[in-house]
Amino acid sequence: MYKDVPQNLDFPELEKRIQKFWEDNKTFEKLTARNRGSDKRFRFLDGPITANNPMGVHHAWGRTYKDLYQRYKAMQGYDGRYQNGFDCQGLWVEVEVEKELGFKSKKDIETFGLDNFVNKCKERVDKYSKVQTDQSKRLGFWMDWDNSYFTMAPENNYAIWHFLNKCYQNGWIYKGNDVMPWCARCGIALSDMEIATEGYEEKTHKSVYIKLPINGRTSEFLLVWTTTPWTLTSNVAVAVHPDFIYLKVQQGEETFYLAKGRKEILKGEYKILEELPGKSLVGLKYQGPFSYLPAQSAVEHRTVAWKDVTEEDGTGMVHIAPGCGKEDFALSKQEKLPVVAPLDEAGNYLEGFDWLSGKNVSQVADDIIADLKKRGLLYHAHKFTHRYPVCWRCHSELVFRLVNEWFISMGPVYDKPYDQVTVKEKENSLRYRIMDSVKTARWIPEFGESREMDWLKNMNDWCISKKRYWGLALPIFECKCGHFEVIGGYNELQQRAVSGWEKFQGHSPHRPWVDQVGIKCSKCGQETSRIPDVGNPWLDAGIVSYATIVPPDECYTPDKEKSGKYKFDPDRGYPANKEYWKQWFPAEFITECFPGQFRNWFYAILTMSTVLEGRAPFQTLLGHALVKDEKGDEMHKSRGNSIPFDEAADKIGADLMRWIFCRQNATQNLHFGYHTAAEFKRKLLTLHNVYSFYITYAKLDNFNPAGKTLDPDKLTLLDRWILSELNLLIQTAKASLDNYEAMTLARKIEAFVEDLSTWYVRRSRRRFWKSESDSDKELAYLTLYQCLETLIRLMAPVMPFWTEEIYQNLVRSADPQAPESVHLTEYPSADEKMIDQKLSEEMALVRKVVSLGHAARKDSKMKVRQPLQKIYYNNNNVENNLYLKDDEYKYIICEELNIKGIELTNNVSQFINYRAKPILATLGPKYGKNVKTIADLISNLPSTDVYKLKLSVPREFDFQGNTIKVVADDIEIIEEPLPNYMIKREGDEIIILDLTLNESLIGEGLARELVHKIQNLRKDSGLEVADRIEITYSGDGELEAALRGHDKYIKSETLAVILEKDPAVAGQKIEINGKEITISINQAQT
RNA sequence: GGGCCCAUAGCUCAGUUGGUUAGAGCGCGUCCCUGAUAAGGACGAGGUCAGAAGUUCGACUCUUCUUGGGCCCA
Repeated sequence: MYKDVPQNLDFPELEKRIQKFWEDNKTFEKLTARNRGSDKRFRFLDGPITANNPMGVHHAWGRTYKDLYQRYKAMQGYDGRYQNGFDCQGLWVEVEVEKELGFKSKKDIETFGLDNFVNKCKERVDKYSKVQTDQSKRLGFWMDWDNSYFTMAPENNYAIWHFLNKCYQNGWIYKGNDVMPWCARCGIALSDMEIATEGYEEKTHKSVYIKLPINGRTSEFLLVWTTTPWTLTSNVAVAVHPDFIYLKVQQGEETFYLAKGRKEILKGEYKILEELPGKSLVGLKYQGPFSYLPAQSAVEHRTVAWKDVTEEDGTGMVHIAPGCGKEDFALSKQEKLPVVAPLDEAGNYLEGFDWLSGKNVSQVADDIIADLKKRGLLYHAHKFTHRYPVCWRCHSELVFRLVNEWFISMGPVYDKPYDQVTVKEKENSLRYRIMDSVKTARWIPEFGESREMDWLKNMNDWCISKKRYWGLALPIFECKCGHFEVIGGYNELQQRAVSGWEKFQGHSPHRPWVDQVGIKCSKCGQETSRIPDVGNPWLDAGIVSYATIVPPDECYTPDKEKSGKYKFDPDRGYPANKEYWKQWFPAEFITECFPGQFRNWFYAILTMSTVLEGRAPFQTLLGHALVKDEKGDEMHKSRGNSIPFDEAADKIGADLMRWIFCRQNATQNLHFGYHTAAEFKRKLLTLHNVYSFYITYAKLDNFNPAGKTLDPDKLTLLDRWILSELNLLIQTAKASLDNYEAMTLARKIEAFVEDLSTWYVRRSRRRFWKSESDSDKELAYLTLYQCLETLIRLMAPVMPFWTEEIYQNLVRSADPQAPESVHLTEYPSADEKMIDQKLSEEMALVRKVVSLGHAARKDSKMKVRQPLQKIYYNNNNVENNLYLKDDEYKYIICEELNIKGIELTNNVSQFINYRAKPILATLGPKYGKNVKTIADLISNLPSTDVYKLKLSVPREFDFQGNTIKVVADDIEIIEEPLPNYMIKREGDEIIILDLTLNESLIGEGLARELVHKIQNLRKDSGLEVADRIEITYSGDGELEAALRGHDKYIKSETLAVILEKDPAVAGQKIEINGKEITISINQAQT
């Protein structure tokens, strides 16, 4: 039967035991086996976690949701795939491996050997996927851990080839010249998506105002500003706004042009010579700031018109360097400006830049400024702080660089709202088709949809190439003749291969192995090879709703590969064989962290699925916010405020973490920390205590719930009430989880536990204590048992360990026939017959009345131990008054408040003295100097008259021959209870406590005081709760009388077998209300 | 400049068909409690629900604007 409940609720300890229990009993396997083949499927798709580092607590939030909803569905018999995903390829892994190996640049990698390097990357993924697997298990995350998907799997890569091929067929793949944000350290271009998240930091740069001499004029200059002096080497034009007003100003011998709105940047005195419109300045020729550089020799510098010029900063004359800026580049196409691209991959100046050639862009600002100064072109230099893009991996400042990259065209943006775009226009623009997909899904919270739509509208073409090593090998074969082709899969590559196939065969489709394969250009017949670029990693994660949906044992894992259990088969899975895939596509539910994923994973899966199947790959998306530290600051390893997952699991346990995540509003950032965690644990302790209470007494009484059922007709009011609340809770719980609202579930559970503990258990304790085992006691046990048993099933998906711990004792040890694990039970269903809404409302009122009674006692300093004769109750709402007709309600109120009786009253005024306080502010203007006398009259009004005024009956006075009328607005009514009464009200509820005492009440009160003191003596003497005692006493006559008069009561309360006077008693002196008595207690001999 | 979100007690946060008196936890104050006791409980103080206007019989809730904060895009 029942085992004792440990006093301390130690989550980490019990979680380790339960983990072992699950492993020993193969509980998860039993659960999935039970549901396998069910016609109810829960199609969940896991967004891959980057297998690059151990998890932090922030990973546990989303993973808790993933587990929660899968468990909830599993308890209801849904079949599932339970496939976890690892994201494997990409720069983030490379960066870590580079750190491990102490590499500084791409050159180090090439010296090390691509194959060695790529293998190192694979090893890292293998290692951390295992670390994360163990951590996830520790979290209680039930997944098919032997069959996780890895985005580096051949099938994943080839599926992306298929996707890219499809884009190619549609003519969307192109090689672009563009100016891209570029990380000189990593040697890569970054896409828009990547810059966005962590892509900006506050940086301080030297910015300069420079003077550019206008050709053919003497001492006339354009005044130009830039925050990036290195780009001046590539200046080819200056842009002015055609509609702005510009000034021609004179300072000393020199004349400058700048926008009127920016004249405050001028240093020192100046004279305005002329105001002129911007368009009159278009077409001027000027001397470039670095015209002497060979790279600049062919450039004819001129001014151009540009509507994007602003007057927010600078001079309103914008330095244009098409090789160094995105907008500049766009303008250069429009204006047919030459492009000077100064930097190589590592950020060094190319040949043709004279003294700058070979120097790194990060080092040259000061030299450039010095050079400008020497040549008399510097107007002013100053420090300038602004948000500047940085590399999200290595935090190097980015530069903008002209590069060749590969893109997927997203199609045009139409200048009209989404819902006005026509079908025909959508056909010509992929972005609108993705928007169509977005619209078919349910976004939780709803604003997710607007965010995604906004992103899609502003999204540039997707840059899919990276000049790196560890990643998807882009299947683009570009011939010297200019033609390029995109290979759509393994089979196609094999068919097209004219060389190198044997060197590649048997390897994963990664660099350097796949690079060896040559194909014949279908246009010119030359042999061509793959471009060296690898793919954007979001392609890898974006394809998973297609590539990973294969029978679990067929999917790739590093372990299966090593043990020879994995065999690549190009004809398996999507698109070759859609049979299995169709059963699990689209995902019914996905959940990930919101910020960031709109332009990453959500974007990638939507785009790829729209291209492949013309639809969204998911139906419902649940997003959650970020984990911050306790103070709300971002967690950073370097700042020391980030919490590794393992640490949190060891300290507070997985279940507590899960509870914290579940009770959190998903849209709000979560402030995670051990202090707040301790708070939540204390809250959960209430349930632990109720459970412990039940076990303690059930064990004493040898109570076994197995096979017993509740007889609804015999239930007490309180039983019916808590069971009604329980069934209401079940309804809410299911509705919440069906709607992916874990927070509601958690908070309702908290409220129920509160009710159960502070009202049901507290009020029912005596039913458990009494020595006889009658049917009432059994009903109490059964009711409490049902509450607990149901509650843990409701909570099982949220806190799988703890509920299992309770289940094994509470249910399983009593009933060996019960399912082996709480997770193999069914999720509760409400019994609507047990729901009594009216009872629920009435009990709430009873509790309110009790609360008012307590408040009244407190106000009148009348302690609960002193019984009182009567409490009056009034409620203007007749409907609500009904409940007082039920004796059991009356009994509860009286007992809680230690009052002999309760009576309804419909005349509260009989207990109240009303006084009127004149309001001089309104009386003054009416009566002028007489106000004082009138105020006195008002103050002295008798209670009944004031009461009439309160009821808005004006009072008339004769005053110096005139009749004056006092209305309710003229006075403030003060209510005072009559002596011996205390009144309390809240809304409609009013109670009046009759404080009158008589001898019998006082005696009873003393008896209770004495019991209380004797109980304390028991406790101080270290007696067990069930020990019998003998009491002897001697002292004040009144106290002795109270003891004698309540002999039976005192004996039963204190478990005394003897209670007698002994004038010679030697014991504890006790004082009650100033009276003294000496009491001695001894353990009774049995 | 455009988009999205947020603003409720000292702190952290709940509060959906718009409805009487806006809630909880922590903290604070005063107490109670031998039968869950290294627990538990009661009572209390603390709010112009950021501000303004509008819709409405009625607005924390809906609309618009303003202010402050966060995120994204340009």
